[in-house]
Amino acid sequence: MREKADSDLVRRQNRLLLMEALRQHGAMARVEMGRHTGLSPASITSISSQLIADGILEEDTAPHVPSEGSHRRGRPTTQIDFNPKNANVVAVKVSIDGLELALADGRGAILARRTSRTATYDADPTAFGKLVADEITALLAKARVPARRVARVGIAVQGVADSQAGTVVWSPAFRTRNIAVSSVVEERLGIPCRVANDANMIAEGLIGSDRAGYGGTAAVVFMGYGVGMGLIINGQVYHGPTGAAAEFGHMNHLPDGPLCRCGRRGCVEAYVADYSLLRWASGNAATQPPSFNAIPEAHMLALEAAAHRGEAAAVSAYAKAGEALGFGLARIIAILTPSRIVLAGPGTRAMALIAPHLNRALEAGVVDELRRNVAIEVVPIDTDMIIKGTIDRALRHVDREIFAHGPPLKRGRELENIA
Amino acid sequence: MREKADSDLVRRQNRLLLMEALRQHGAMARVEMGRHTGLSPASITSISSQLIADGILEEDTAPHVPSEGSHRRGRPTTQIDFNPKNANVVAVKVSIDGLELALADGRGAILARRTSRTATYDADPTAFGKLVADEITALLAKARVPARRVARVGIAVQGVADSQAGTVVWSPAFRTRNIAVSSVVEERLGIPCRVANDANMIAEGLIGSDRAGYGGTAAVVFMGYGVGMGLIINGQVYHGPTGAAAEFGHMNHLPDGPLCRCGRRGCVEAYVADYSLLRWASGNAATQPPSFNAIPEAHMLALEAAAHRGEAAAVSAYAKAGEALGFGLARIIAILTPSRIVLAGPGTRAMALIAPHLNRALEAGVVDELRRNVAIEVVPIDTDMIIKGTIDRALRHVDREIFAHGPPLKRGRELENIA
DNA sequence: AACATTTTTTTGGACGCCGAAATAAACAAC
DNA sequence: GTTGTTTATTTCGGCGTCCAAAAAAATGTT
Repeated sequence: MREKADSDLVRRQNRLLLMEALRQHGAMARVEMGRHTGLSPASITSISSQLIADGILEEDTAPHVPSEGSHRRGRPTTQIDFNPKNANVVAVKVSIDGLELALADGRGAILARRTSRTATYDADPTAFGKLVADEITALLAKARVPARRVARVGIAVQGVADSQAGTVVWSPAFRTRNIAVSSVVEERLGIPCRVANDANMIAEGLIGSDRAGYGGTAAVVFMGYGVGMGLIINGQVYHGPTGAAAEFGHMNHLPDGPLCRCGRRGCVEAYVADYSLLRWASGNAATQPPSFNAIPEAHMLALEAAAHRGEAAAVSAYAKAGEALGFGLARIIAILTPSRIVLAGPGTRAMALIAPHLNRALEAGVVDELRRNVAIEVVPIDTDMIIKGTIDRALRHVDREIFAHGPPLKRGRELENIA
Repeated sequence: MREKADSDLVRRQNRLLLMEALRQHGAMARVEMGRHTGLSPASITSISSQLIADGILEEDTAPHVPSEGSHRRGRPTTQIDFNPKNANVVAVKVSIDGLELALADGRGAILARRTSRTATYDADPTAFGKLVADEITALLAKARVPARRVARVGIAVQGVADSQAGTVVWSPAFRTRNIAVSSVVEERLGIPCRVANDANMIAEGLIGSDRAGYGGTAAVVFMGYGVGMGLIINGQVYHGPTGAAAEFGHMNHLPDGPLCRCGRRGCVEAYVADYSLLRWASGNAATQPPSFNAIPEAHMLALEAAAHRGEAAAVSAYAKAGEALGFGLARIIAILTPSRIVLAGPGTRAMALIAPHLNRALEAGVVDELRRNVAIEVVPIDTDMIIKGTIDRALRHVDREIFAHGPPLKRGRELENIA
């Protein structure tokens, strides 16, 4: 209801619809496209042949493999999928102890990876953009893909990212604030680049893999070294005015609570993140500053074991985390009444220790009627979900841009004469 | 990107666009419609003449009034506006001490009003739907408008409304929970009926009157007898999966805080609402149950005066309210990063007393970077805003429904022969 | 080899929008 | 008053998109 509708909008919308179906369900025949999009077979033929002519899609040339239940009569289907060579994308995940990169083709298949260990926290912030650009260059060199074949770079980072400005506003991975990234990468490589919050990318990945399951309003909480949240509102990841939304980890739980890495006191993260759990267990959390170092998984496993053995300090750390998480979620529920809350990340390993306190806090924190309509569940998430989500989002962006300025483009007039 | 696009969608969307412009800016000439919608003059002529033929719009027949700056040459414009007789709507506002009703015509002009004083809190909840239906009947009788001319009833209520189910899930105006309303009204009057939260209706009204100002993401907080919030996300009032969203008043501030009317402890309302301020001032807030009675304005004025005189209990009540409000807003900012937060309602009279504590809490509660991007302002709001917003929303619903099932409808073929 | 079945393409038509030209309804100037 | 000038609105022809129906294609079945 925002935009004026004309034949151009119809064109764009239906093409996107078709490509969206393809992203969602993978290669499919024209008939299936019809089922997914509601378009008539005639239109599907017309649209798909145009997209194939544009090099965006391609027909599966593989000789029809008679799979399992293929005892069907009639003309066999021809599968159609994205042309993998049409557009590549690069995803970069920034963590406290290094960068993780992946190059994907137009279908989202990962072609090459690269990891670099660099302590980002104390490094020169002005050099960070250059570092990312150099790492991408190295990745592309390794995969023998020229930069001009890459349509987009997506960068996922913990903390507050301003995707409009292309900066990392604040992140526990850096001492400094407002670090420019997008502009540097764009200048050096000539590839459009986007910075986003890592938890949002997980949400993006979940939507990408199961649109029906995350169709309405849902919150995805990622617990681990930090606490992140991706918010799905009406089936779309909510990015807020500047792209810096859903900072659940830095939502206050208690005024004058323990110090958080963001510099405030009493944030949810200051109770629930790995470093916070260790800090509680070590005793003097109220005054002790937060740690900015990477925490080996072994430390967390040891803490969990201690809690399971019943050691008071460890047990109480998880109790505090459960309470903070519960009240935090209660507040989210009061405001947004999501129909689903998904807990994920390494922090959920200790769910058995956390759950009772979480539930008690939820009961105390929000009216029954609202609480009863939300399903809270723990979902095991592939560590790679951030990379996958970033790739997914980048590809969908590329899809959208194809038709962004799309005038009817009178290509292929000559072809009509052939017929 | 959800719906398949075809000529029918184009038709619907452009007609809605035109009607939306008309709702927004009032009567206007065809040229202006073109400017607002981006449609060509030719299309505007075609669309508007069809809507006029359908009785949805009408040309202003008034002889062109040469207003102030009308020293323009050229053919004068003909104003077009909604046909006021096309659809009437009824708005009902439920408060603790009675009902307020208004009947509006298709342009949103109020034709008749009615107020009824009934203590709803202890009344028979099963009779409430009937009461509303009877009051509407009386209102219509007074205005001599038959029920079949009313296209929709909107009911605004404090507390949690489930607009899907058409029930008042929980409201401080009632002792009982889950009171069916819509179904009763629909059965008795045969008019589609919708229950909604009152603060959401204020937000709806604000959007209706200034779409540009509330275009992005904003939160509207209504402070008074209770504390409500309307959330505007991407220019639209967020209603959540069931229509029960943005219960800011019942978002927890502090675990184990004072008792709230919702039965929990430590809700924002239990610090900020009128009854809470009085309770703090009276001393033993921690244990004292909340009051469910209507509070005369004089009481609040007296409390404000006491605080301005520097009486410790009163001053501290406003300090507590400011802190709760500040941390509450800080949490909202962390999650949604709205670009605008609007405070409204009688509670804002005491803003001078509240503001310092609110600001201190905001600073303590959320990272600077996020806080700096939000404008917090006090906006004086007409007491009638709830009624107006409810009317507005009802009319927009009606607008949308006109084209909901709209097949091309081949009306007026014969007219072509005349030309 | 003829028929059945399913997918895909072709063909002709409908609908909605647009640009350009025509028409309408004022005001302005002589 | 008559002739322009200006602005608003309508008319007309054309374009692009989709769709339904019919045709063609490609395979299985009898």
